[in-house]
Amino acid sequence: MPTPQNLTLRERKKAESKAAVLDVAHRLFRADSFDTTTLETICAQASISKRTFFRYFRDKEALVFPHREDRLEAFVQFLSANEQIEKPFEALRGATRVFGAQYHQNREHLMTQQAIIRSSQALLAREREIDLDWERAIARAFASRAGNVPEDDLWARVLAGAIIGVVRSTMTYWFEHDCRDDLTELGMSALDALELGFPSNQPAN
Amino acid sequence: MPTPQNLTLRERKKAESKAAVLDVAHRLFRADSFDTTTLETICAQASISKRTFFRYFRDKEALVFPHREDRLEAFVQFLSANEQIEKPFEALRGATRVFGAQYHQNREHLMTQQAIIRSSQALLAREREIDLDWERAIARAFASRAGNVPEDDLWARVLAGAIIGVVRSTMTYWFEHDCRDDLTELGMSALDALELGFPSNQPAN
DNA sequence: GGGCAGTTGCCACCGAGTGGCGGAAGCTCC
DNA sequence: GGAGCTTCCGCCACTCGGTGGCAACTGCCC
Repeated sequence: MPTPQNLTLRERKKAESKAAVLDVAHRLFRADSFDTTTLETICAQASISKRTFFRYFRDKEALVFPHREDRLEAFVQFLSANEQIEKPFEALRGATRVFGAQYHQNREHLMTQQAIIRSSQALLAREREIDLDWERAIARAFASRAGNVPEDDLWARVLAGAIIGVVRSTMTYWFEHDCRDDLTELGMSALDALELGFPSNQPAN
Repeated sequence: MPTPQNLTLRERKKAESKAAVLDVAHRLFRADSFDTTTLETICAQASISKRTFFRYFRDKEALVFPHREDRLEAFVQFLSANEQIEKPFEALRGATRVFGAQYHQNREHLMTQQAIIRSSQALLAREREIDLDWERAIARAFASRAGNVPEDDLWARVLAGAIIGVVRSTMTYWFEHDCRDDLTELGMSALDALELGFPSNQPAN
């Protein structure tokens, strides 16, 4: 990550300091664990005060999901950019290809991140909170396709719930099996199941 | 809730005290809110020490989900009692009928409880944590039907994720529309969608 | 009634997170 | 290159949820 140019000295220092905190924190989380690593330790090693920490990050958990807003925004962008695609499922397949490829590339980093997340109930809860944001984004996108008010579009909401449900369980499976499978392929068959129906007799594995 | 008999004085006192805490807490949560009500206030009004509170409840959130373990166990019981039903979806429809009826009966209480839950991020997170327990129970049940190791049965896990996804979004919709709809009916059509597939063109609503 | 075991209350403590304030940066205009 | 303004940072004190330890009490059982 190159340091961005054209910033005032203040902004540069801030960005560097923030990056240092993230760096220190992830090192400590891997060495010890999320729950046992205190903010005081992180702040001491990153040479900032605890008070300043909370001016940079909204809470301790934000250290583990640093690009939460950006990723959601990118996804929303993707959905609205593909609104002209007739079938919603085709748009989802497109998203699966894009994100599947991204995750495949970053799988090394994702695995260590996931190890941290899995070690803490609080982080798992936060991950599901993020999923909920995505679910709402999907429901909104589908409702607006149909010209409906998102809150009242039961169909869009249920489908969005199902999608996030299969995506999260697929990803968890993928992580627990050390990212060995082809994530895009897994995602595609999950979407197939949603579109065509889960056969009553599951295939042997 | 009648006080159970055949308990020692000690056990009776404990049960009464615990019930009193729950009672006080819910009154305070409704009057003010979950987040702004401190444990000190609850404990003071229930005449116990904060230390004793944590011997009765694992944490503050447990006050809102007092029968968490019981409900999960009842559900697991239901699943294993219906294991001989050939089609997994038929077992789920049975569960939907049972729980749908229960929820319909208790909807007054559920609505006030849901109002409390929705007012707090922490409680919403806890609710999703409980969903995850149910999801795992479903995945285990389906895997064991197929004679598979639960962790490796991708199919069972993805289906379980989809089920919890539609159930949670259906329930949220139901609550947000003041429990006016027939929950069992909503649940049935969600299961239909999962079994037969989500049509690519959603119906108007 | 007396000894034992379980339970309670109290106190001191930890870690996350917040409010307030004085002081030290960086920025700007001359 | 300063003077003055603004913004940011560090520090302190505090709240609240949650835990450990220990002394005292209360019900239980013989």
